[in-house]
Amino acid sequence: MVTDQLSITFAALADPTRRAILARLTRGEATVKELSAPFAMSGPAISKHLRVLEHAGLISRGREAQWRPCRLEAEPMREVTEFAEEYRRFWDENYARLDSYLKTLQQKDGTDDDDQ
Amino acid sequence: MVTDQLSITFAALADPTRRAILARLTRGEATVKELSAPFAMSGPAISKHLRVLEHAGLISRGREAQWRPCRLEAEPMREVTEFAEEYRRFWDENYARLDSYLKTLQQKDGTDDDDQ
DNA sequence: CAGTTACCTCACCATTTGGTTATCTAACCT
DNA sequence: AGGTTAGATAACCAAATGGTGAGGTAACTG
Repeated sequence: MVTDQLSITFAALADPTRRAILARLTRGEATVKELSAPFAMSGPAISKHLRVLEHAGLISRGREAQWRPCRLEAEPMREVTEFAEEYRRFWDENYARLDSYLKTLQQKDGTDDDDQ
Repeated sequence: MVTDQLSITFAALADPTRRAILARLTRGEATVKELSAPFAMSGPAISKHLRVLEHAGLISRGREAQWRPCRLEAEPMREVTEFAEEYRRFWDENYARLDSYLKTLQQKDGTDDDDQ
């Protein structure tokens, strides 16, 4: 079993049901019932998907009476973006121009992130 | 089995060996032998990883005498980035500012991409 | 208290994944 | 032709994944 965070995140995202759940959560918190509604799938199946997402840090779960509301935690998405950005110059013909935009932004932010 | 492109791409990226192979290919083409060198893994194992990457469209393979040089095809990374970008406002406190930068860039490029 | 709702865990099953060794082809080199 | 090298394929195996149904728990509702 793979243990590094990025692998866990990618594996969690490699499923249309889980991505649909995340997409739903961009519109706000939701209960497990609400999340499972769009899918022809049993409760335990959804429960497993949610556990995968939670383990990947992509969602967190609260507790409110008999409901366990799910909330989006998109922080791992930042790592995904950072990873993919390393390959931007291999697919973006306008890389140089965008790169300069990002560099400008980074300088303003004071974030240090050198390219390779 | 999941069939959609994004799932295939994410699944391909959910393995450290395959990501290391991609990282190696950013430094240029390489043969299967060269790619397998850093790993304590049999040839067929590497061959399988390469097939996964090829199936995901992340690499392509040429033919040069007895070598089958692998080349990076990072186009699917664009889809990964586009996917993750949808979640930027959930993790980037500077989202509004960067968003305006990207919108400016998109206008110049003439690309249409509405946010949700 | 009894019943219902929301959700989880358990046990199970089929398929996929990631690795192995053994074998095969194709191309190069004497 | 014979040997070596690069690489793919086949058969196999263990473990992980994605689903199921059965059953349990916690909280609300009558």
